[in-house]
Amino acid sequence: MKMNNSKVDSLLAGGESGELTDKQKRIVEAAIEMFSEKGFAASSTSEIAKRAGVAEGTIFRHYKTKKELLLAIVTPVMGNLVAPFIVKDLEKVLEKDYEFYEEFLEAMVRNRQAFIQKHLPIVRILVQEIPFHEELRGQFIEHVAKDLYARFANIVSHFQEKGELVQMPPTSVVRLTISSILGFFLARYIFLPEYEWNEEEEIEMTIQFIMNGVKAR
Amino acid sequence: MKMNNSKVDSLLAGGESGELTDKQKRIVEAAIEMFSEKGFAASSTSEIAKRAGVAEGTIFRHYKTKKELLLAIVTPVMGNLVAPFIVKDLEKVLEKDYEFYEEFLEAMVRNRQAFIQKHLPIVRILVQEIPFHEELRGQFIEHVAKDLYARFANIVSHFQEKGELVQMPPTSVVRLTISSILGFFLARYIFLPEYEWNEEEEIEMTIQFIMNGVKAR
Amino acid sequence: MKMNNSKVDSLLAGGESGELTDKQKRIVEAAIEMFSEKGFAASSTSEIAKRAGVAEGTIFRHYKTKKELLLAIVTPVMGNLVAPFIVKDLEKVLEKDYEFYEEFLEAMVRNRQAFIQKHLPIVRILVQEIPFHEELRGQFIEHVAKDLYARFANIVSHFQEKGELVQMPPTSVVRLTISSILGFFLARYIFLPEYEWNEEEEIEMTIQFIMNGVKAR
Amino acid sequence: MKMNNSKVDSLLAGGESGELTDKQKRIVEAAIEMFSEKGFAASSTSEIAKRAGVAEGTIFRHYKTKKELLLAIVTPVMGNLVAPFIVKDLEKVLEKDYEFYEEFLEAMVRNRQAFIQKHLPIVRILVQEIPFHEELRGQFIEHVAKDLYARFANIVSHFQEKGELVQMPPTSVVRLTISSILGFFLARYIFLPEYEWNEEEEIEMTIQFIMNGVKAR
DNA sequence: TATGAATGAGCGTTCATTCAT
DNA sequence: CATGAATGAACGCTCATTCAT
Repeated sequence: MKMNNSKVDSLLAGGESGELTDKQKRIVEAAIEMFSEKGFAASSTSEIAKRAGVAEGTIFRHYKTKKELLLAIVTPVMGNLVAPFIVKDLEKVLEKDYEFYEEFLEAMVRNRQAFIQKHLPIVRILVQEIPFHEELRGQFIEHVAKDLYARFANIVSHFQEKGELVQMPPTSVVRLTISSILGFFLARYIFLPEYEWNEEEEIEMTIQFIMNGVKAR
Repeated sequence: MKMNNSKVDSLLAGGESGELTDKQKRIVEAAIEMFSEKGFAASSTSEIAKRAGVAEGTIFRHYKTKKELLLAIVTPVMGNLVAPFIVKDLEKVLEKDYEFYEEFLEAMVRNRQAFIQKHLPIVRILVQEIPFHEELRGQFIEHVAKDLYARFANIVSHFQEKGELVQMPPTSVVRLTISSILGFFLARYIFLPEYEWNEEEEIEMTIQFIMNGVKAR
Repeated sequence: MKMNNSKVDSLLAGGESGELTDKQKRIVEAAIEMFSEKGFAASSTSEIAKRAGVAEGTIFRHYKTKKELLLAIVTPVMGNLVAPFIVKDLEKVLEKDYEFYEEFLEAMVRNRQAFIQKHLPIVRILVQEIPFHEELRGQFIEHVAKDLYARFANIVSHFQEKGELVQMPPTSVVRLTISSILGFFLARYIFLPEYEWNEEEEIEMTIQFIMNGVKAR
Repeated sequence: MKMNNSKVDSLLAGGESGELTDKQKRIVEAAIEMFSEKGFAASSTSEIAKRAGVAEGTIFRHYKTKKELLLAIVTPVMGNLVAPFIVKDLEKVLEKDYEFYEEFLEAMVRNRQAFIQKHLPIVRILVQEIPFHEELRGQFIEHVAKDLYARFANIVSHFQEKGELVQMPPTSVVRLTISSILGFFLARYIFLPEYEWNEEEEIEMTIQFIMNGVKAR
């Protein structure tokens, strides 16, 4: 009776796929919809249950509290938002898969854009709920501020040593790069998603913009 | 018993100052605190009333619904977030108060930073609640996408004609400029307010970064 | 609109009478009925509300939790179950209002019987819930074990010195006296209330029984 | 995996021993613990299952309802609380195993004390739940009021005829005897179990007390 | 104008019980 | 025989809102 062509991919199953039962998947899907549309606090477990086509009690069999459901949805995405490309791509960068910063930037942006598009509703939830949940803020700072930031700075140093990038503190280069990209993603996907974006062009321009700002003169 | 050295400035009084009674001010202050800390949906009118030192009914005497209270807080700031410098500064720009784009940028950033700092909790509410309230999104698009965006583009055109800025579509210059600045403000004040920012330096760098990206070559 | 010929007497109003509003009285009355019939844990606030003819929320306006409602009902009776006759009657005893232990016993039993009869449902709740609520057990030990027991022992010593009572440890005399009386009250009012008791006769016999057990020979 | 040195003795197996499976025993033990600690209504089948180390469904395979589980625990003890000594000892008494009422009393009290100590948690449940369950009250009245009371009265008559006991209605002698003993047991084991009792002495005194009250003069 | 008692719908959560495996 | 996922009614409690005072 198990169906596996689910919309909820293996990210949420905690590593091994197929760990979520059919009903659990429907609960998670319904919760993602609701949380991202109305926010966590304004979403009721009873409506989530209705939308998932399960009894309300069933939610609490799988997730002790409503908040645990939120974290089960958001935590794995938070990790993967940042983790994978860092580990893999960091090696690629240092192993000269990318000869220029611009190349690396290009790859990174495309890769993260694909990820965000795929998990858009969850990313929305993440962004929207971070201010209200200590745990999320903690994880976010851990992953973004520590992991991503630190490793990114290494990459920047690498290209600075190659004489490709301007001699500015690496953390500032990182901050400006990330905030330009993030600024675009937030505008594009969170705050003004209905606006008609010429995505290809905007991304290209954003990268040029960053490069102009940080390349060695 | 009326005190007038209130923290809630005349912005919220709807144009003419002194319109808000003492109790009304305390309600608004309490609501701002709570909404920005816990979010609109997770804030209860009963706790707002308690914090304001008024009866729960008093809130509803002044604001028909809880949502009306939210809008009363957020709407005037949304307007002023964008409106004033546009009207005034637009004239100034065109009247050559600012000879260079960089000068204008500098002035604008400082001015908006001061505004955001002054109204930080309300700006937080604004950013946090926009995704959940049609009205807010409507106002935001109206003010930002139409007013700010359009007028800003005029300014950019002005400097492009002077040969100071690169020949890129003005809307893209605007988008990149705004998203760099907004990216900084969001990181600085909303998502990582506890991080130790070297504000002066970051702003200067952000402006240089933008200028490198957009100035004519 | 206030009526004061209520069944809930001033005991529960916290000392000054008339402190309980009309609805509060109805809530307390309904709760007493239900708690004593079905027990605290098996009584639902929704049914209490229905029986009291108020909205469920009204209960929680007056009592923060269901348990607080229980304590508000039971605490004052616990105090008065023991306190008043002790303070007053102790003086009376020592001031020779009662020349013989039997006389004192007689008065005490009658007085407490009247009290128990008047507050029977609450006393039932008290007896039934003591095993499950730390606070109640604490209060009970405080009042009964400490206050009543100690003062009662003084009275017994007094009559032992007069040569009226047997030379047994006063605490044992107290324990036997109380357990004989309590044994009767528990059987009569709690465990077998439907049995046809010849109350007058039983009390008389119980007192004689106690006297035979404790009087000096 | 079956262990047979179980704490749940054959009393609960319904007469023939070995009828309870290992899991059943663990269910019953867990239920006894919980019912006596928190009361029947406040104990959940899910926690009983957890404590017993079985699935929740397993409980309902053996006991159709939660209440049936309660009755399965409490009924056999209720019977044995009263039945055995009556049947056997009644014969012993009449066959002059006990020459004096005091002797009989002594034996009975010791015997019942041992029984209560052994089954204390179940006796607690019994006492605590009697007020809330018709069936229990019915059984209690049946066993105590009819069986015990009636047979006990016969014994008293027997000693009255021997001229050993005062000429009081036998039922009153019984009532006073039982309530003195019960009063002690309730205080000792139910209401003030933590108090430091000098058990031996108290029992001796209680018996003397009763004898003084009922022996012929 | 300000109050706060009152409301009843709705909240997140737990419950005893069922039943397909 | 045993399981534990699933149920949906009921739980204690909070909510935004109303209204008589």
